[in-house]
Amino acid sequence: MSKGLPKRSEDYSLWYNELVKRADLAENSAVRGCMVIKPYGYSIWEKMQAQLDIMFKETGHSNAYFPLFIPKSYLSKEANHVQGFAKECAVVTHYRLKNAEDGSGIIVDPDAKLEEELIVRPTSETVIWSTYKNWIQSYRDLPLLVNQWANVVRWEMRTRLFLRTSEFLWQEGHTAHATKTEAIAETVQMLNVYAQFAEEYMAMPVVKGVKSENERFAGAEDTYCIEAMMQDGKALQAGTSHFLGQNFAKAFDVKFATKEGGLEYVWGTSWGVSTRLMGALIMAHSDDNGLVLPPKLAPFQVVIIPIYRSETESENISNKAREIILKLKAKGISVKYDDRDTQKPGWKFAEYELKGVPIRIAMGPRDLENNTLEIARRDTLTKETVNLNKTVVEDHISELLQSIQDGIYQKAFEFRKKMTTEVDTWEEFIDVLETKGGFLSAHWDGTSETEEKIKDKTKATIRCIPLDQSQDSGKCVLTNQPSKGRVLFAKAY
RNA sequence: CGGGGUGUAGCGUAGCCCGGUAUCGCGCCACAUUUGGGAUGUGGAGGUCGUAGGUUCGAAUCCUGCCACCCCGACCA
Repeated sequence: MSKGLPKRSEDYSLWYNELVKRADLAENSAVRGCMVIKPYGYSIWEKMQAQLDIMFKETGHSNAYFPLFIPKSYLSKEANHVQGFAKECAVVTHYRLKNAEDGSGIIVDPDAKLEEELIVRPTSETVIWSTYKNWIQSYRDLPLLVNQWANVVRWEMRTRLFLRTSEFLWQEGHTAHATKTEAIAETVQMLNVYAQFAEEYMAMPVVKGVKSENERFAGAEDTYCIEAMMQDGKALQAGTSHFLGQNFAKAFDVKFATKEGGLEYVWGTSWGVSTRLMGALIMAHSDDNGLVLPPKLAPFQVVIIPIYRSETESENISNKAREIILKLKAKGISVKYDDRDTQKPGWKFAEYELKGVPIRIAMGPRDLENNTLEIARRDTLTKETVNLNKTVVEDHISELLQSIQDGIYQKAFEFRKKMTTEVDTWEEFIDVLETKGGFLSAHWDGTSETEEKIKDKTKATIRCIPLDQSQDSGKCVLTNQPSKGRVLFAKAY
């Protein structure tokens, strides 16, 4: 087995899968379609969670927790909703096992059949709205702004680490409002929170937009989304925010007494991001040497690797390293000091590159002698020797981290720009899609039929109608019918 | 669920056509020399050959059933 990673340009899928495994992020579980998130990968997810949670609280939301199981009758109350999820539900039908009479092992006890089956939640709108019915009576109870961190199950046919697994971790916000305007404002606000998180923390540029009817969430009036561009030219839906209208309020009979003494259905939203963001993070920045993490989400931002021959040398370097670690920590920089003598320096260099640690500091006898450090940055793979007599190390590292955060965003931004093409004819559409990929900005006549035809012919779908869509009129790229503006097409994950 | 493929050590594999108790690499363990970009040498441990049955003196190899996984479709955050 070769030590290097497969080349990204040769086999993108293989590269991705190997990277996820080798960087200790996750692996396929023996359980069908499910994923084991390993400690290092999970610590990145925890960083994401922590930051998102702060942003949710800042926008007035509180966390709560609702049941894993949904009675079948709940799920079927909103017609579109059940239709959208029916084909991918795990269902609990029994509540007991017993020993087989022929001694062949444990079997499901046929006498323990549930009267009403329970669905393992594919999303929680239905359980939550059935609860909201009891929580909301008056306009004084509104708005209700709740988020839940949970796992959900969608029985997908084909799975892919982080991007599509049968079970995944996510957060789902579910809010209820007195007016349509307020609910739409909430939907847009949370879309902006997601976009800000993606760009500022994940260093991943996203397009904010609205889904076409075909791609809309089952049960929503409107689905807003953020779409990101991966390094193979495919699009990834990174987060969604839904304006639910009064659909769930009507399905679950959630009404409130207005100030004026009337009785009205409440307006709802729901919004979510999942461990899929991990996949996005990996695919947005990584290279042939492994993961590249934005400093703001790296489990540790700096790793220090001592290089020594003797015990004495090791001690001297450790002493010096401790000073530097204290200085860095005082600046709020997270550091790992790896003085394991079970692995050699070269091995560690490669290992931390694979794991995407933004900055590596090497300290050896030579550095001790000259009062220097070797500092390597992961994103550019460049090394420099800094003299501690001339440089304030904590300031330097701090600036470097910011520069890495900005640098990888900029790189991803340039890439997306390069991979976004305006096309005006069907020939161009096909050609660009086949040879280049990426986002195709094209006119569309606004009908589901046309979108469906394009999907059948090319596998490309409308990723979104950008919020900043220019209102220039034109002709649909397929049908030549009039169009109100360009939308983004792409092949998607 | 349709079409194709694969199951051999922790991982990746050779052997199968043509039957004789399993090959190589990585990893693991021990010792020595090494340590500024995934060290080298020597020795060592590790196997119900997916599973059940059949053919045979003898099966990883031939035959049959079953199971699992992967790839391509349909489905999808």
